[in-house]
Amino acid sequence: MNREIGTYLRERREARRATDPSYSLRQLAARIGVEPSYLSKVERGLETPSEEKISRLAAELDVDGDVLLALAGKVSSDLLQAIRQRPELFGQLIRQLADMPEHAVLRVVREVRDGNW
Amino acid sequence: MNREIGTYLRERREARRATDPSYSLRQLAARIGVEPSYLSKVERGLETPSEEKISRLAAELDVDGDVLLALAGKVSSDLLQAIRQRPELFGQLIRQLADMPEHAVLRVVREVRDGNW
DNA sequence: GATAATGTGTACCAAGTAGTACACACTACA
DNA sequence: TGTAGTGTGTACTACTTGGTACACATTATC
Repeated sequence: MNREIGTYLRERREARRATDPSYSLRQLAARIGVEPSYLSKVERGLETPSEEKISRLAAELDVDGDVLLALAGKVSSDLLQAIRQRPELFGQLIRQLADMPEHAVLRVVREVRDGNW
Repeated sequence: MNREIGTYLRERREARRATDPSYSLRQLAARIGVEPSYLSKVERGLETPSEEKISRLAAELDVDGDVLLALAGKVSSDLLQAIRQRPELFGQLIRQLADMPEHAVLRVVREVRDGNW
């Protein structure tokens, strides 16, 4: 399973490798703390790594952690914790925003960031 | 594990039972589709039910599904799916709101619900 | 042309999840 | 007083998750 994160990881790694030879599968595997054969399977979509390994991969490949987690079908545990703290509030909010167009969601994010709430 | 959802479920069930004898542990277990011994363990915090069983319990006991899931340390799978659709957007938004006071979050929820976004 | 480094195939595994199945003891009540 | 219903203890299990360990064949390097 998880074709998506696999091919994406491989692309990013190969891109890095073009300028930095330390981005071989084996060396990257060593840096994030897994066996080479395991990372190989991950890149071919045969395994899905844990949140911890995904975060390390994101840092190493310089991509957004939430995006990489999403490609693996997961959601960051700190987001989950935040939601569990106020279940009905976040439940409502997310369900409302889920059906809204991209620009609307973006606007909410900005208003919350900039505004004096 | 999961003391919280257990005692909460038992309280709700006993409350219902006061007026409706069909809310015995055994009969409720039968309605939601689990073995009585299993529901017994759930109510005593020795097991954590799946999302599906939790939803059925919520419907049967007339409580909010997201709240019950939160007590079990879980988050509804449709919320997860919505987040995975726009990982960085929802990531930002939730992390921002997580550190804000209750009334601020509530205001955002209302504005989104009522407003013309 | 040996040596090193690379990606992959196969086999295996420990812990966690979400339960079932059944016997047991207690209470209710007709 | 028997029988129906209630909650619980014990044992077991199939499936999933997140990997390790090691051998192997291929490619690059010196």
